Amino acid sequence: MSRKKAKKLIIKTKLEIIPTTPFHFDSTIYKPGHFSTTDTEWIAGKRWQTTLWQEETLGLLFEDKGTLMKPKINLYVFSERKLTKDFLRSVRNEMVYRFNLDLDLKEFIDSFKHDLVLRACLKKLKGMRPMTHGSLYDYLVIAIVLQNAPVRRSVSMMQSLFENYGVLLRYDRKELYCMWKPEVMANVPEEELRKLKIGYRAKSLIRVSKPFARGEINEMELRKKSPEEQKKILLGLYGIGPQSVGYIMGDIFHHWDFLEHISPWEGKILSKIIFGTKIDRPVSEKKLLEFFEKYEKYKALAANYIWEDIFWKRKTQKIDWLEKEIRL
DNA sequence: CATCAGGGCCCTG
DNA sequence: CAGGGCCCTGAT
Repeated sequence: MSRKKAKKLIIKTKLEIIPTTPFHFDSTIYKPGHFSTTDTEWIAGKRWQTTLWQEETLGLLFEDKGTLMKPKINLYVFSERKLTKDFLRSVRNEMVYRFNLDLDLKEFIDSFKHDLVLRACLKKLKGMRPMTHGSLYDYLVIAIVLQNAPVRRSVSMMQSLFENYGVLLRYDRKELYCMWKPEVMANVPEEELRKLKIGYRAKSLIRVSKPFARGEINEMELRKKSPEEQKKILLGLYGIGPQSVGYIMGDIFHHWDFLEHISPWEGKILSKIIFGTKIDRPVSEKKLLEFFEKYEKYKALAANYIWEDIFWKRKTQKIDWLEKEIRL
């Protein structure tokens, strides 16, 4: 696949964000458990991330300029043309939402800082927020390429989708792909996608893109609806089932208590960490869900802290049993 | 070489 | 509500 010519984003604007405290920059801004894609790059203290926001292809750079208790982020917005104040404000607000920079963690931390399981996680990751860098549509695309595939294959599917339908951006001496507009994907013939080795997911990708292309799903409106309504609408999308919805309810809609389902591969890992079971002898899903009951309205947030903790650990030390489970 | 499961979901009976 | 089939890939 030949590389596209990159679109240059020559206008650079600096915005400032003061997150709520405590704020842990790196564990919020970067998730080692997520598979890596070419729309983003991370080094300690910095994350580059492209985004399609209100039809505008943007390059973002988040820079850590603060501390745990005195946090500050410089958010640089790179664009092709000059942006209005209102537009920039909307970008800022959206990033505060997506990265949960206004989340109040105090109650959660106070309630569980002595919890046997969470104690260690909080010690290291206190101030971390769950985060998803992109829109609901971005997330649905990722959810679809994840399905029934080893991580490695998901990565290559995502890459060929970017190469064929994404927009290559050049900013801050980086070249990164940006998400395509839903209307692009909505009109791709299924055969064309299948040639990219997307497999049967091609149908889901196209069908999920259509209501977004037609403006029938408005993410901002959806955020205001009840969890029940959100769930119903998501499950109505072809190719989106309970597992994907479980992720979306937390990551996109910020329901920290939504934990209805733990998939087998996740169950194996959590069971080992929480109950010390052998990796191939996990406790039942039911027992895991019962365990998380004690975290009440923070069930999903607690699971997220445990999850991120193990993947951060994996970055610095080798965890043999985990390597086998992830199967890169 | 064949077989199989993998970070699910849809459809059928 | 259980179970087969689905694209493709790399592991066995």
